[in-house]
Amino acid sequence: MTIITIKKSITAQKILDSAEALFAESGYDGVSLRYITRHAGVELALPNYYFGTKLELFKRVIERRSEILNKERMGALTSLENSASIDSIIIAFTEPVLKRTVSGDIGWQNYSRLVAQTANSPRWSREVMSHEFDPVALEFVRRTKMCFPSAKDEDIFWGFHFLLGAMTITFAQTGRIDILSKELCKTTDLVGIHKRMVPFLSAGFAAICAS
Amino acid sequence: MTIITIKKSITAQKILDSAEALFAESGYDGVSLRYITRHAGVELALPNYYFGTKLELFKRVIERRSEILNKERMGALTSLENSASIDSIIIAFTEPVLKRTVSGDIGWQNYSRLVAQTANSPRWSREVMSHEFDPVALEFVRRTKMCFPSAKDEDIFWGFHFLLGAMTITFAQTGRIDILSKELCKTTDLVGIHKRMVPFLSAGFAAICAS
DNA sequence: TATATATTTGAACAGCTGTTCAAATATATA
DNA sequence: TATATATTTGAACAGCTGTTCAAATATATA
Repeated sequence: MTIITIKKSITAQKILDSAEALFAESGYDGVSLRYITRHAGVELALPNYYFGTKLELFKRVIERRSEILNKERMGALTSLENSASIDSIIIAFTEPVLKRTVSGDIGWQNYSRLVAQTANSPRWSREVMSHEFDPVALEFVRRTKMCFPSAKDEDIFWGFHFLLGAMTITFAQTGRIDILSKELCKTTDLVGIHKRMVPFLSAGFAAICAS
Repeated sequence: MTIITIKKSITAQKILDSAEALFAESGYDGVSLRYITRHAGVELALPNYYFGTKLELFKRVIERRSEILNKERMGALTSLENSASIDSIIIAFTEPVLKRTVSGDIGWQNYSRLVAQTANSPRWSREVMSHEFDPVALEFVRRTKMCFPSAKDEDIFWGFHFLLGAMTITFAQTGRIDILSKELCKTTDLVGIHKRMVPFLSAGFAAICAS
């Protein structure tokens, strides 16, 4: 059993897909391995065979797509010109996850919802989220600094924090804003959101970072 | 057993306090009634006696402080002048929870962390959060509309959505930004955050709502 | 085709889960 | 002080939890 075998195993993928969907719906503790394996149509012992413990399965679910996301984000950020605007930096950071969530791919939609929940949980945010997403976050901060040379580092970090909050609640897709706005706004209208999110956040950054 | 008795019962309060702290740490499914009652120093059967099921206990935990919060927020919003600035509207909405979380009251801190997690969970956000917090949210939207008379309703609702995201991640107090910024920013420095959050969000609203 | 390796199966484990209930005790009322 | 009501206790329930393992089966290699 090598890593390559695991990556290619159909059984392992079925387990990851089911775990992703069910964790997104009910959280880590809200789903049992029996539920996941029944949903995937495989035997109870197989998650242990491929991934070890339930915790290791959870981490692998997060990892699987964060690898793809991080590569693309990092590529987009580093290929920006030195004079890149804050708008284009924000887009480089948000576009990779947006376009996948909006594409209708149910796997990516589940993943976005899962990450959104995980980000605000004290149990996971530092151990799992920091570990997976901080390197690319630091590149975002570095680029933003070039945009606002006179800004204090703290201001940029807090700006990133607010950006992360707006992104997180958006990709959580809870449907709360749909109810609040009497269906005027749709959680699933991610393109319409993006059109407003970028100017909103750009203006926010400018307000606290411009001298 | 009347409602007044429940409200005054020391046992009931001990159960609510322990449930609040433990739910905030590990979520609804991550905590058992045995854990809660052991933490509170009471018998296992007592949550059922005072609150019914575990789910009803959870809802009561959320309710207990949202009643206080909503009254104060609603008061602050309705007592604003008609010409109130977006800054003062945002402050009216965020101040009541900020000042309590920052005061060092561990109960309010736990509550903030719990609400932050709950807001991004598909299981709770509509049933619990909408029910508790939407009336005051609509008052916020109404006031903001007066501030930007030419703005479209959608723009204001989305602005509120981004504001909610920034607030939520802030009150979650996960400590992730502390690590990212190498302790330059502190999750617990809520006053410093507020100083940046209000201008950030005000500028964001202006960007998408001003004609 | 014979042998080695990878995968799947089905059952078992010890311990934890929310909920219920009759009996015991404490408190309020007459 | 006697009676009614509120609260607490301790045990039991049926079912679910993650993890493990030997045996059975499928697949790759020589």
